Amino acid sequence: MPVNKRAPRDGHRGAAPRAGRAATDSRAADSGRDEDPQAQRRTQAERRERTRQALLDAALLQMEAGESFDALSLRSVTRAAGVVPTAFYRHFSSMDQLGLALVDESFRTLRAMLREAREAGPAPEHIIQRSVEILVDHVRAHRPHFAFLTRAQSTGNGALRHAIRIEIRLFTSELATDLARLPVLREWTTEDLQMVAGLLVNTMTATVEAILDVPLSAPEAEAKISRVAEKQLRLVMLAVPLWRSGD
Amino acid sequence: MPVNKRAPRDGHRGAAPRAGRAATDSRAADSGRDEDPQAQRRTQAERRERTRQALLDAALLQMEAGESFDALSLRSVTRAAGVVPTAFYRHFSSMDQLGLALVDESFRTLRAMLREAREAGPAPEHIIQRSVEILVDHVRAHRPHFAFLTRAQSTGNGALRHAIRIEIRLFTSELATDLARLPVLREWTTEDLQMVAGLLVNTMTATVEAILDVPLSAPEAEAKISRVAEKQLRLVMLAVPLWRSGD
DNA sequence: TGTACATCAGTGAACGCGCGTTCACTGATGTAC
DNA sequence: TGTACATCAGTGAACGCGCGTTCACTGATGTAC
Repeated sequence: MPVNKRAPRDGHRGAAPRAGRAATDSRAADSGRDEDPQAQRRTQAERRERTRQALLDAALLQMEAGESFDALSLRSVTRAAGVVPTAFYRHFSSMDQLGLALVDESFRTLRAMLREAREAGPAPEHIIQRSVEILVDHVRAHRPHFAFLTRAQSTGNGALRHAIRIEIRLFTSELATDLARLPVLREWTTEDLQMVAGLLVNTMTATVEAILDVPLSAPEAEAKISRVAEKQLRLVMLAVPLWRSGD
Repeated sequence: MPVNKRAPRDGHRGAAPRAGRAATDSRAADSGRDEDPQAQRRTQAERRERTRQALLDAALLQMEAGESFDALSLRSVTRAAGVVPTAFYRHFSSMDQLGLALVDESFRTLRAMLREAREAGPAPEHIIQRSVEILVDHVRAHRPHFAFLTRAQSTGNGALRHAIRIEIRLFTSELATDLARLPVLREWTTEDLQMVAGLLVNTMTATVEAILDVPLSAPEAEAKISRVAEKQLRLVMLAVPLWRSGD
């Protein structure tokens, strides 16, 4: 059932997956059944975008299954995306470029999460509990993106690794800036703010990895991880008023 | 200059690296020059062990250079070890088995470090500073082992990943047990002890990764990482007396 | 609306290459007498 | 100490396979008139 609705030239291979099909099951927005008139006519640009997304999704899916990024092959990705190997080059000049596109996409997910966390804002009593909840919900909802980021961070291509480290450092700095607004932290040095932000980010990173490690159907294990993460964050924040910054 | 002192059968290829040579430069104990009578006659078992070690070292070297474990090929490892591909099977049945051997070897290094840290023991004022110092020294001295562990932890083969996670969890539990002996922590629940131990281990893990990320010749960057790590650990320990465990 | 041409996403054959693994082998070391 | 045989670490040729990349192509969609 090809995504592109033009008649297949080679009817005898109808069973083969086609572009955008194999890897897009999770994109539920694509509820277009065959009778959907929208689906009957796609612009060229739309079909192009679908194939591109199918390639990205295929790569994500394979990494979620445990492969490391630089063990992915162009051919296996195109195969899973339902497209011939050479079609890959219409979208990316190499697997490395696809990797960078995945970094973009994944961090877009992450930033959406941070926005939500910031807006959830001003209930200082439950801010830690709420933040962990948001984190865990997002990991569950965007498992492939988080799996990709944690895998690619220590895997393969230096440029990929570097791009991810940069983004995480940026994120840490943003958190430090947010923290600087709290009354208790107003007098702290920049280094100490970064230090606390780093500690919090490390804790969240470790929590994400722990959740990804747990089989999908183990809610009680996941709950325990959340509880521990909350305690760790609370413990850190407990120390903050006692810290004499600048010594 | 073959490690095995029997005359090379094929003199015209004398420039090719031989078993145990290419990757053993760091094993300085091998100061045996050609005139060393010890070197002239090795038992078969000794030569076997040398080749095995050359294979392990070649794999470590390639991972330190940035490759992820499951991007290593049997052929590239044997090539770097100065041995023909088929010789590999005299030592390991597959690259996965070699990976598990590297986990063993690397954790032996790590446990040696822990022993040292424990014995450095009873200066409670400077215990954090001393622990970070020991950690950083060991990472510097055994960079390939630490690089392997951090890489392999999120890369490739599920069995490898699992073996490393298990060892780290074990290490965390041991630390929790140590902590339970401290007067302030005597009343804490097991979960809370694990929680604090996890926080400390996360911090040390992140510190190791940060140091591995820094180019080898950047002592001031390394010093900063140490300083931040110390502060993070002190901050955590500062909170401990305030925590009401068991609620 | 209809026609003629341009664009371009995807095709499929072909290539050379490095891979893991098999196999029969060699020859130095080890051991039994 | 000397000889005959066994062991076994390492060799080298060969295999089939999946890989990335090239190339000329096809045919539906887009556009200019």
